[in-house]
Amino acid sequence: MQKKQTATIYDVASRVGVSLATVSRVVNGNSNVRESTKRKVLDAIEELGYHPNAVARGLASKKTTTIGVVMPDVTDMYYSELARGIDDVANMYHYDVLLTNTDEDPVRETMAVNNLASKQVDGIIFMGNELDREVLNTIAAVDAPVVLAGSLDEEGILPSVNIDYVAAVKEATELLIRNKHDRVALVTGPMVHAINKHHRLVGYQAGLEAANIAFDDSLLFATHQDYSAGLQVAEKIFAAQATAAVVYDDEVALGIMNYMRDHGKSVPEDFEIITSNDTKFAIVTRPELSSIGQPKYDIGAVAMRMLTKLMNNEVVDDMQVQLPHTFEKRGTTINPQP
Amino acid sequence: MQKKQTATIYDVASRVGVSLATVSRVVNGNSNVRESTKRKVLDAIEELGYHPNAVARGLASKKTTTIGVVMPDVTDMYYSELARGIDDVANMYHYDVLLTNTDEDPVRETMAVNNLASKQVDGIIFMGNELDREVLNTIAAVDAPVVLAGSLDEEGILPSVNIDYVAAVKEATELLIRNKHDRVALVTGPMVHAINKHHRLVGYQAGLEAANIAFDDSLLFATHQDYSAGLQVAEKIFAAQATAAVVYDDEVALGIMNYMRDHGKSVPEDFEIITSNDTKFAIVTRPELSSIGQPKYDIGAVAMRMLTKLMNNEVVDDMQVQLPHTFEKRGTTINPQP
DNA sequence: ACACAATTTGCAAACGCTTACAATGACTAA
DNA sequence: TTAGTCATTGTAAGCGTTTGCAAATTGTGT
Repeated sequence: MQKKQTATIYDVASRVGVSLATVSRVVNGNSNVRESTKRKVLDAIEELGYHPNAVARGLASKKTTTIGVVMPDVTDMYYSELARGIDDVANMYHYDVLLTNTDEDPVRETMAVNNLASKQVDGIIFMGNELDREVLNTIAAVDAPVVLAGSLDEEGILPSVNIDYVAAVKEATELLIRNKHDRVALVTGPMVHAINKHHRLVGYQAGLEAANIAFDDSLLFATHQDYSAGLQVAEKIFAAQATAAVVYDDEVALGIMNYMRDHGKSVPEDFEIITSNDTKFAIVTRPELSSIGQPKYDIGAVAMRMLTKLMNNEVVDDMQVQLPHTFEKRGTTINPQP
Repeated sequence: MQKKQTATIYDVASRVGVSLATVSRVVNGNSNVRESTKRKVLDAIEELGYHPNAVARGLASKKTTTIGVVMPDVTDMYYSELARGIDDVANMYHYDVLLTNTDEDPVRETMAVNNLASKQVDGIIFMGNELDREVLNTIAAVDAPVVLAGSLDEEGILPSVNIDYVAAVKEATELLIRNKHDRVALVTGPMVHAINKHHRLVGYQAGLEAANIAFDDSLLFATHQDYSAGLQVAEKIFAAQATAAVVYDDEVALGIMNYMRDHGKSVPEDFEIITSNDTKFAIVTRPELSSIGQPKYDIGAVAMRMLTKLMNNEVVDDMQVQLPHTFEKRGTTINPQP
């Protein structure tokens, strides 16, 4: 076919009559090269259609200008919006992104990180609800900076970017309580995940406590992170006679809402819902979902920006960043009582 | 920090007392190495925690086991589901995926392809509605196979995987007509895109023609690909007195549905909708969206599989694959009249 | 015109691995 | 025993860049 043997740096060097080093210098915008030679080299590059071979570059310089992104699933709106933020600032700094889906499987997460390491990525952004000990060890063993985006490690030592989940869930819980609910359900993922146990649950309990409502663990629900899981858990929530719920995932929230409506409850009159991710899902339904507002794109973007600093050995003052969250009042909550 | 100098192939070679070549052979599962030496090498690898450096490997072998994926936006459900299919089979064949978002900007698409080329990817999967001439040239100039997924080039020469858009749209149109609509709108993207002009529109007109309904271009609408665009175009559709619509994107369809309902039309009684992508968006609303069913995951998977063959110089009998589509009858269409 | 300091260049050694090709050794058949 | 085969292993030449260091060139002040 079109098998074109791409020109090498050597070709342009001999074309111009200079050494490899000189060409390399102008290609890298490097220091001092006489203006006239630079121009000649540039011309030759143009004529030969020379494109530096990034692999060779990587070998020689030990920098690949590539970062790895490890995520549960591109198909999950929450994560894909983070990924978009990551990708945009990655491009801004001229990094490429190596993407891996793990479905939150620790084995695959470990493999992914190791794989990225052998590909010599300059840095890694990791997303996922749980940070398995082995995954943590693997990350620690990697010779490249890693930052967590929308994710937390139990000890809170890894660089990370999140919102204040405790505060956000507390506020949501309080809002619902203020609306006269005394049976507010909390729907999250498995309690083995730090983010659920140490953040969402804590926030929920804090909200309860502030209102002097006793914690009742029959109002605690753990689900998968998808629509049908929402449909399923809704039945239990219904049975538990909860009249409102704080939900950790939009698809799950939608499942719950639809179930309730299919079973004669109207939302928000009979059942109020506050979801947490504020993805596109939240605004395409009627009623629209009231949600904790997360700056998802920014979480990804800030995480990536942080990574660039780390890769550059710049000082990063705050290694555990918390971005501000909001509350998006929409149709699944009634107006707060004054 | 933990700056660990990773062991090289040389280290394990000298540890075992064999040559680089031998180690390389066992690492690559290569041909003939005596069982006993293989074992010794494997042990040494284990002890030293040796991981082959993929960059060096790439330089030496001219194969990076990395492919590039160029797509409009990870955040778009349709494309992210394709991406998932791609990623899964890529992993199956031990390829990594370099992901790039282009927002369908030809300039960025061109840059992306060139960039991937200089990173020496072994192949590229390209997604996007339009294939700008320059992008096409760039693709042709790349020394690596490229396959289109869920996308078409005007000439239909590039390897690609799609469904039969003409047939799918025709069927949808016919179904609506059969339901007594004589003013069926077609909502697509810009007509400058081949997929709209040469496929969706053609299918739509074929459907009309089969029912002897004259084509009326005031029933043709071009929009952006997002929810608010749907809300906006809905107003015009309403004004045009259409009573049904075939829509190319789920978010747009949702916008249209919500607008109609907000303006006193009930769906599907007063206005029927058939969308085209059958993403998660289609099933989380009430009513659920009737949709052309596309095997999105499979489109990605098949495209990737095809790419592996191309990268391997295997023969590919069918370079323009059309996967079967279905019709998912849900809540935005009434039961077809017998 | 001369010594000395910049400023530009070139040399050549990595970077870590793959892979022809050559070499060695062991084994087989005659 | 001897040549001929295989199976196994080693040698060394790349792959296309970057980069520390040395060499060459140019400029400056006197």
